[in-house]
Amino acid sequence: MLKVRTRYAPSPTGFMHIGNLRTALYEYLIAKSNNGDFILRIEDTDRERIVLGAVDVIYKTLKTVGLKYDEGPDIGGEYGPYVQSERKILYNQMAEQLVKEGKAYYCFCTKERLEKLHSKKNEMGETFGGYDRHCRNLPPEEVKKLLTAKTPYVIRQKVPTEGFTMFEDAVYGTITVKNSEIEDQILIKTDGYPTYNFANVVDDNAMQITHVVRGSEYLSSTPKYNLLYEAFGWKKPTYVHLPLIVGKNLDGTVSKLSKRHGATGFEDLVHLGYLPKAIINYIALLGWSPKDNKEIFSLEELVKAFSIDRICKSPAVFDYDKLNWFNSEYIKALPIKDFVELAMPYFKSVIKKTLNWNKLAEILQKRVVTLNQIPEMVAFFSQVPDYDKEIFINKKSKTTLESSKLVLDVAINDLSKLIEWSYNSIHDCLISLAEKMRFKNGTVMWPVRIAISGKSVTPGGAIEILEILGKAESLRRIKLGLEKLS
RNA sequence: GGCCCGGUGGUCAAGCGGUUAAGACACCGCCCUUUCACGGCGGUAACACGGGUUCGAUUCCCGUCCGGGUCACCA
Repeated sequence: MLKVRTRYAPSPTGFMHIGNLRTALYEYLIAKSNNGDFILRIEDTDRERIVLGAVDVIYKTLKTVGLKYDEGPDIGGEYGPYVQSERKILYNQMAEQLVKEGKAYYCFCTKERLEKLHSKKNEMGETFGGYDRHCRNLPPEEVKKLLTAKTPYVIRQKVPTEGFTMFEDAVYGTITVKNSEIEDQILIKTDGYPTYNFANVVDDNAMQITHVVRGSEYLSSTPKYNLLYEAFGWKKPTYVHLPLIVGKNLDGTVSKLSKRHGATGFEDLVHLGYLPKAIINYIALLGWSPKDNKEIFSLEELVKAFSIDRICKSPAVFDYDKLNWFNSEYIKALPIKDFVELAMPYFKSVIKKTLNWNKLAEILQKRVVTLNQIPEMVAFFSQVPDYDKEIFINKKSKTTLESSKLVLDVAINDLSKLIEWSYNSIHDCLISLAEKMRFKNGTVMWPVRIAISGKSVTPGGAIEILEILGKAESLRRIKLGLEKLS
């Protein structure tokens, strides 16, 4: 059997979009679950849209998510070069071959003429039928003349005007399109570069790609590809079209995920505090589901579980709630050492002094959803925020302004007598304080926590915060709280 | 508008002729608890509609409606 080979073929025109990443992921999974090869190819045939540094973003992203490719521009391989601009001659040769065989032709139509063609059709209320094939049957002498006069031209494929083209998609099944719907597509542009469609087919064939995996937005243009394979007499690949990832618009409708929907670039999500592994896990499940109900998957586990036949057809809405859940699960599963390392920059952005970072991380880890919410959660360790004394009142803990005042007063006294400042000693001190005053624990803990944090919601309870804050600072803050109540 | 594809709770989704129509996220409630959270338990909520086929349709076929994609010298 033929070795499975898939390719991720992005164009370096910007940042790594989450939809593209998902395509890359599935390509990787299809290859690896079949012991195949995963190839990276850069499609830079649109010279005007190239963005500097975009290729590095691609390398970097694939690396951080662990999609290791077997062949690619930076690591080479048997089928190189892996950058299309470096294969320019090949496309021209192939196109010329088609011209010689009478399957393609030179077209000298100007852009102006084509534009006029479009607008004219629209005015007449007709459906857009594409290029009118004006140059398809130019007399050979005419072509020669125009060529020697260096008239700019493109090369177009002669597409049959009758009949139909059908193909089998591994996800969507049999798809049939009338050839009359397909225009004579451009193979080589005026600047000598190939169009995406053409370069794609030539390279997929040359690189022996067995599975062409891409978003379902290409579904309707796939017949064009097949016409090319047929013109060359090449073996067609297996097509695997993926359901689109869509986003909710403000008006409630959905459309292809894009910048309109907020952060949808991989980098954006990382900046927002999402873990790459969580992102990968989440998007793996957007359009595919395992046989069992498992949800948490490492990349290795995905490779084991993945199969093309469980890819679904309907588009999936990108849901931050679910991503949040995955992210918090991944954060909780992190070894504390790793979490401290990840959280440190966020700690330091708001806390200038040194604290017991490990202890802080411990109480934080369970409740952080995205890393970028850490600063706001821990800022009070640096400085007590302005707070309203009303938050000392809590029904469930049975606290009032009066009880709080009482408790803080005694707490300062008892706590200041502590010689050892540890979780246990603080715990025992406050619990016995509650017993002594005949209060329930919450009635004591609540006001203490408010005084030392200035917040009604904090990571960790009173004891944990006291311990991290240290004795001196804790007492200072409780005194401040007491003043507020007096 | 033409063509292509899709349509199970708010979201991701299982299901592939007979099920009390899974599970997860979100939401709500209860419990635990020194707060929020975590954890545990429970709950609300879905087969777009109309025709067939069939003893029986969420599952198969057709139509309608709705949604999306695509119609470039962009990929």
